Amino acid sequence: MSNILIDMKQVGEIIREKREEKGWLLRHLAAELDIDQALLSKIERGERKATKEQIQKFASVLNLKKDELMLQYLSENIAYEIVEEKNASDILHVAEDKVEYLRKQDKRK
Amino acid sequence: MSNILIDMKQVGEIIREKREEKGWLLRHLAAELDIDQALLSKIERGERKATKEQIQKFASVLNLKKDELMLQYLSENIAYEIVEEKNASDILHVAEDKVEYLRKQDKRK
DNA sequence: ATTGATTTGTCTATATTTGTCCAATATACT
DNA sequence: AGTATATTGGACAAATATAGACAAATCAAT
Repeated sequence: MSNILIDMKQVGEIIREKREEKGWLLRHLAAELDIDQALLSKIERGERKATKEQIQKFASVLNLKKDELMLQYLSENIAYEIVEEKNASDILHVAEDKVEYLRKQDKRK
Repeated sequence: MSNILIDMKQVGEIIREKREEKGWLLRHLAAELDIDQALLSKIERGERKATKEQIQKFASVLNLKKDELMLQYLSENIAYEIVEEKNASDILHVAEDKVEYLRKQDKRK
């Protein structure tokens, strides 16, 4: 089930919207995550990337679905990684085959 | 046009096969790339990742198609990045949408 | 057993990423 | 206008990840 509206939102925007919806200041959310508020500001504006662990915390503190936020996060990272490659979608399709293949191999061990 | 036979081969294997086909020793190919032969050995066995620049050199020194080798390299990297995620293929599909979206946005500027 | 090829393990250098601090700017209120 | 509060920008420091170098160990062939 894909959701184009959510999917095109960047992780930072999702976080900022949810934070503002709750009426929290940067420093409040930053304290919850135990990071500098300047860093949070940058994450929300997409100037810096969050870590995987931070994404988990964001989800639990902001009542966002962990899996959904992580999906956005990981796919966003990959998108930036290959957006400059002319054959980006080929790369992704081959990657998908490779994942499947790697998993089959893994099971054998 | 996908090629399941090639696609499931790891970059290291492709390189090793081509090197052996040419009858070159590790030290020969390593010298061409100006890297330690121990490092090349690791790359061929998949213990280490090559850099993007090295992939280009491999292609030109070994008469491999640059685009094709780079496709394998990049997709392999992505596959390893997410193979542990249960929803890997969702991630890749969303990433594909995001790439498209990012490109459209970029054009506007 | 010796030689040549490859692999393993470890250690260092370098690059990249992540985080903090503080100053600058923006926003809102009187 | 001035002041208080919130956010952002930029320089730096700390932490982590990656790449490379080297020596020693293993393997393969004769």
